[in-house]
Amino acid sequence: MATISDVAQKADVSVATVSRVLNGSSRVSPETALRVRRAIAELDYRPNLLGRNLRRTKSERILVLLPNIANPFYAEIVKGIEDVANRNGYSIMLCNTDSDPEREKKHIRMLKGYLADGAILMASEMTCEELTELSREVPIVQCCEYRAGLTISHVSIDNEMAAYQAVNHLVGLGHRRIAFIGARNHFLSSALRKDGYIRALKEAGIAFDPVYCGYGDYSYKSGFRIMKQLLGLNPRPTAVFCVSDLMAIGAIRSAMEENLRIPRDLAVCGFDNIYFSSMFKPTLTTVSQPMYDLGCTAMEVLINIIEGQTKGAAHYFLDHELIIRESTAK
Amino acid sequence: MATISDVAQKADVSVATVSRVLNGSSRVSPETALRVRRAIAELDYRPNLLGRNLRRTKSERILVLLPNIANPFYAEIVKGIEDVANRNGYSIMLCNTDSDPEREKKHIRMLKGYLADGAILMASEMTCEELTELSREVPIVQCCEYRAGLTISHVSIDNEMAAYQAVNHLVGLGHRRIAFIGARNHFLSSALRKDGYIRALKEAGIAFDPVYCGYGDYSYKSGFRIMKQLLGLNPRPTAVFCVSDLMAIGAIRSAMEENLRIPRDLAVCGFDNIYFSSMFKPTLTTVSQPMYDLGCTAMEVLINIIEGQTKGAAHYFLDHELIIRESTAK
DNA sequence: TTGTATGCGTTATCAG
DNA sequence: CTGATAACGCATACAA
Repeated sequence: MATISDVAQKADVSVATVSRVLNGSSRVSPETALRVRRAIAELDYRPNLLGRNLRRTKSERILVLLPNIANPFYAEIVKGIEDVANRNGYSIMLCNTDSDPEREKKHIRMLKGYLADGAILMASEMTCEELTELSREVPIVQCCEYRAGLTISHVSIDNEMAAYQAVNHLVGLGHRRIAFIGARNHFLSSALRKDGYIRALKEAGIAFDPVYCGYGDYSYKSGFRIMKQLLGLNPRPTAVFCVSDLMAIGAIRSAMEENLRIPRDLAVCGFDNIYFSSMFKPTLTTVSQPMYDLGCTAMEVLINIIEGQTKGAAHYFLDHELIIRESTAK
Repeated sequence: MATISDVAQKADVSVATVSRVLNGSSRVSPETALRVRRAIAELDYRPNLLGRNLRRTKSERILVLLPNIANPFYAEIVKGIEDVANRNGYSIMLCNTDSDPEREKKHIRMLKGYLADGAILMASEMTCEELTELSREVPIVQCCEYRAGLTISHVSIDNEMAAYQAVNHLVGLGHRRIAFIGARNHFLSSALRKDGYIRALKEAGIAFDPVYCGYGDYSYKSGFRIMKQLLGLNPRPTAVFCVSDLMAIGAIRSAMEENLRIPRDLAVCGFDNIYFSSMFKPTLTTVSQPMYDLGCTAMEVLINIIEGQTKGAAHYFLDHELIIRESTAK
């Protein structure tokens, strides 16, 4: 492939001049510029980004790490990230970790290897120490999922409050035996959502009963399986709050298989408001996360860090909204 | 950040020696190797990939271009690509084009700029000329969607046959007024699936009627909207074949809104077999694409091209399967 | 086994 | 306005 010196030779100028017309860094006479441009076109020359980035120590690329590309929740966030990135001259590289620490490390190596100027982490498997260390080497922002107490910027909703409101809604419908399907992981959001669940129960004078709690992995299957177990209890719950829409949909299908009617026999509330949740029948009551805005904000924060506007960590909490649909209708 | 010469200095060796222990390219005495490794650890040195890749003219990275990260169909393919890539020492960078030619071009620039060794294209917006030219500069493979007649390798199912079988299944259930919801785009698969639809009708002695055909963009919304129109026809269709599961689900919801029962009043068949199609009620009859295998095969083919095993284009057709579920039950 | 020196393709500094 | 040249960080051919 053609290099900058091929172009220089063909246009009968120095490589410096070619570089100048390429980057518009300083004035070049119109005639030489034209000659250079013509040579570029003829040779179909494209600058080698490895050379350029090496020299500039800047890639104008952002790494976005997400745990599961199959979860539509992340897709919407990514759109926000991309839009802001593109507006600011950055490209984004999506990397799927599959929640596998090894895969994540491999991608982090790209980041440390200067292939990207910074990263947005959706749900990292790294330890707090690893995260802290990484943040000292390279700009990072946590999006949605985050560790508390770290000096690393993050963007999320108020998970405790969101869960509290969702469960409160169920309480308001008259439910007393409200089950909880959470997530078996180390993420803060999981703990916070459970906290919100417990607080709503407590305020309503309902005793928290761990028997009514199950823990999955956000997937449809886990929601299905856990609901089956919860429905085996006596007395069985009359409502369930799930920390993901996919688990909520699994719970609904599980209950349907037992010939329960939704919401009459079981009220179901999800979390996220993925677009499937309004396609599904019955449509799903859920906590809507502002996914697109979460992505936009995370990217804006990251750009500020990269471009040195920000020092120290900033924490952003965006507004959520409880969307009431058929699965908890009166 | 520490560079290779920092390490060399600290370990009291030359950069060449550091490079050697890094890459195991030739023998280094155990004692010096130890010293070097210790220095690397102490400095937390990570090789700069820009420098390395520039020197090696090899990135061990693959670009994967997909039109829409929100479509779960692609998620499964990506998993196949990733698994094979990882097994062979490659990382993958996912880039979302949003079916926007400009965004796609931007990502292609990374490819041409030596940031990746090759690419898998899921549904490119490039012209045949652009594709052909690109394929001369850099290894690429088309996955699922492809252009015919190009000397560019591709992996897909037999779309015409798959559609034929799906429509044949509807014919076998006694349907005569079978609608078609296709895609309004320039993709070959769209044309082929329509061809299969027409062939099945023809063999059954049913006249093809363009009035029974609508064209969307694979999305739930477009399926919903088009089905509404088709149901306004008199006589209305008794079955519909959709070229994506999301459109099929949209069609079902549309019919439900008109108080039609599925499959009694309207039989619905989708395409792809995304995991959501079995969660939805009624469960969806659909053409299952071997998504994971499509991804694996595409990546294997690409590696062969990159590593020079293959010359010329190869075309792979993987097996599909018609999955019969509730939406077309007797 | 190890070190020296060169070049990968680019940008930026400094002269002219 | 333009050119020569020194880096950027690394890997490798060649010497020692």
